[in-house]
Amino acid sequence: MARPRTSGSKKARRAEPEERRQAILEAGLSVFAASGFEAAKLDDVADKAGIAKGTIYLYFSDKHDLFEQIVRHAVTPVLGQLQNVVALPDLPTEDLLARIFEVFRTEVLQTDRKLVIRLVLTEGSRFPKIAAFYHREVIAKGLGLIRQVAERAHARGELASDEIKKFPHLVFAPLLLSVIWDGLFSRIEPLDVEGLLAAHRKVLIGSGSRRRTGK
Amino acid sequence: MARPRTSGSKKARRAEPEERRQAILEAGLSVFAASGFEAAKLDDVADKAGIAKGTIYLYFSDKHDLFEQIVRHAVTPVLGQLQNVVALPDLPTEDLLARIFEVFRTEVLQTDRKLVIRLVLTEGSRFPKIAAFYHREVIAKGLGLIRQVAERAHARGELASDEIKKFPHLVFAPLLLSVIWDGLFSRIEPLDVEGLLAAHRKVLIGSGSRRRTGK
Amino acid sequence: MARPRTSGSKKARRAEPEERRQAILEAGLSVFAASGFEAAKLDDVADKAGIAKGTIYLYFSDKHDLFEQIVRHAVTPVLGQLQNVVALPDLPTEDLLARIFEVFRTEVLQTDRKLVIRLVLTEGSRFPKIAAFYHREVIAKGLGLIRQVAERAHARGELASDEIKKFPHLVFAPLLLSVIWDGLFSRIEPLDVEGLLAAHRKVLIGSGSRRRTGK
Amino acid sequence: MARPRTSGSKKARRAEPEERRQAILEAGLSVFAASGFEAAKLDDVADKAGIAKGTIYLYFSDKHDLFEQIVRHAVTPVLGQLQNVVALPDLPTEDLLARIFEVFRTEVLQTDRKLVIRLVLTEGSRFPKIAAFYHREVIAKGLGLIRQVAERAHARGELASDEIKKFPHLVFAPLLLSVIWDGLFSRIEPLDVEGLLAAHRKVLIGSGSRRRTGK
DNA sequence: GATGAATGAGGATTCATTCAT
DNA sequence: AATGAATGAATCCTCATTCAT
Repeated sequence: MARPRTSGSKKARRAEPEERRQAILEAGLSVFAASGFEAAKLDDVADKAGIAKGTIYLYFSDKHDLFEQIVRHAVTPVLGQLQNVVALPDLPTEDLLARIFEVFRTEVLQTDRKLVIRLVLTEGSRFPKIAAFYHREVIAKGLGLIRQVAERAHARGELASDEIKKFPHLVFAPLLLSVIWDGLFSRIEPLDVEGLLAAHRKVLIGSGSRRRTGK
Repeated sequence: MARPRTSGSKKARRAEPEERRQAILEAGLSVFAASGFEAAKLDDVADKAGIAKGTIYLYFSDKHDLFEQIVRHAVTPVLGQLQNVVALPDLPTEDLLARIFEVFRTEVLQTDRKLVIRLVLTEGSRFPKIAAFYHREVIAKGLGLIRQVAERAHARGELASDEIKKFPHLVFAPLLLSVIWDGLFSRIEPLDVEGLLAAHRKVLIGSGSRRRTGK
Repeated sequence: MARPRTSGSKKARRAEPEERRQAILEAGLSVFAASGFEAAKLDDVADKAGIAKGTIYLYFSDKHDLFEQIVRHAVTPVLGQLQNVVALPDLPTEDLLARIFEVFRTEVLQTDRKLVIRLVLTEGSRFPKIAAFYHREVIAKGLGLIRQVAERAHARGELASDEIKKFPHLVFAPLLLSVIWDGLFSRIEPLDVEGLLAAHRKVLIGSGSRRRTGK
Repeated sequence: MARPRTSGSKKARRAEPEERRQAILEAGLSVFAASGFEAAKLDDVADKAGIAKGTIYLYFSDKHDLFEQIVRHAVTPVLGQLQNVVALPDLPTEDLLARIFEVFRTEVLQTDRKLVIRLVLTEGSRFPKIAAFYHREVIAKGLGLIRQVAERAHARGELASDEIKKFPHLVFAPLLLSVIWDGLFSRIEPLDVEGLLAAHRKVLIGSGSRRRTGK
């Protein structure tokens, strides 16, 4: 995605302000995700970002603000990608789902973005603004995307049930479970996410896909 | 009264130790769930339990211990119920799932037990012992239960896919989503959990249950 | 031991709450007076009061509150004394003034009460509530008292000018100056307060007391 | 232009160093007076002076130094004026006092100079050097001036009491009170300073000036 | 056993001061 | 010289934990 570069570049001796902001956001994400909002220490954020404590306050008004910015910052890109995948016209639903799940797996589960989801899950109820923002920008859009897919799939007879149009959540639920499992139980009992999502696809497609996949 | 054990003198004015323990655990659950572990104040727990702050330390060694006991305390009962449901031999899978989901909806989602799940989700990663305990006592058992159901169902041809035997998580995922949605987004966009779970059942059953597609 | 319950009048091991409050107020007065509100450290207050930092917050909600209570605490007693002096019926005005000034000198200037006045002078403009309180409880009453004296004195022809009835401030001004001088310049050039006040009396009485003639 | 001194090149766009110094001193006076030394922020001083924060340190070594310079800067002029007034040989004392008080009222009370007095009052005890400076440059000279007046007046029989020669403070006290009242209580109960000073004059003159007691 | 006053370690935030540009 | 971003020491306040009663 292209963003217009501001500031007449040249060689920047001092870190560009925007770089610093990014560094703080990233450091903050990892610290908040590791400790939760309350237990997170801004000292640790500063250390991790390689700056002094006070510097954080040049970029964010306080701990709350930093938290909100972190969530807002890490949100949009993925949905754009998915939008592109969904826009592919003639992909069979099974393949489409495969691509979507794969994007999720590689672009979310295997990156720091899963930390943002986890942060929203764990802290969202105490940050109504963040919950609302996340619902509006991610959840609603994501479910809309799935609904789109479901409608097209159903029209073609490629889905097990038209219920999914009404409850796209069902498509998303195992993805959510993956994120959570990853954070809580993967060390105790690793989860084969690829397998899980493949199985999920099969269930969703069910007999909708013409071929029978008997075993 | 169950135990005329300790303070048998005069009126049973002083609470039995076990009652106090319970009171603290319940108060703790609601306070921890509302604020998260770090932000929860033992002062509030004490107030809510109707005791003095110091008293907590007569029953629990510290805040961590209280948290762990809270989770341990609120765990077993439901699984027993489900075990009973599953043990019913001749129930069609669709009905069985309906019963299971219903138990979850009424006994978990509509009670404080959902708070425990949320607590494990939000704090579990910082309490490995709790995560392990919960995995062992709830997750593993629950998934085992579902796997049982799936195996039986598949043997009878009542399930869309035998993948579910390998990934019983798929059955559980929407339940998890319900709990999370309830905590984060229900005020923004309420979720029709009954509808969701009904749809989920349909998807799971798929074309598997030919005998009963009437319903 | 340990049977004498809840603070009878017996021997209290632990300091009575009210004693503690007093100790904090006194410590606070000296620290605030020495450093000013902003520069005063609650650590120092705690040290001086012989308690832990946190204890202050059991008695006062925050630094502001402590400051306000300090001023409120040290206010009323003296005015009562002056009221009594003024109530003496037949004292010649000159003697009455002498007694008033003497009370001020010994009960204010030579005690910590002068610190309160100084505190109000130095911080009052940033604490409108305190300024209003002090004006209402001390200034207004004090000026009222002086006006009383002036009216009686004038009726008897014992005052230089009836202007003092309109501006009792004139009687008070040198007292204020004494307090300020004491704080700022006494080490550089000590002020003979007794002499000053004696001279002040003479000026106020002027020829009024000699001739005893109405104008 | 008065001084084509330093940066004579191009347009006089860049402020003369001395102008900057003045600007900082003035800004500092208003900020220090409004907040007190401790609470005053150099950020605010810089903003108000229209310069960058770091620039302050090119002119002053630190916050203390700035404070001292502020007081030193705003001191001398008025006394010169008063000196001139007092030097008028044949003015009756009452008129002389009227002139003096009037200068004080218009040149101090109605200007920022009253801020300096207030600053010395409120912060002086923590800045012994400033207190000493102010005593030497203002107080001592001012009292000396008054003593001069008093001596002359007494020689002419124009004063109520010769005590004033020994305690010229008595003449000054109501002026001090005016400054303080203005800062603390004027919003609660305005003070008629002109009236006060007129009354003060009458008291001071007392029966001394028989010639002019026409009421 | 209970109590709740007292403790003091810990962390968010501010702001005088520095220094690279 | 001037700037203002960066620094980090300093301080208020909170709250888990202790302990005298």
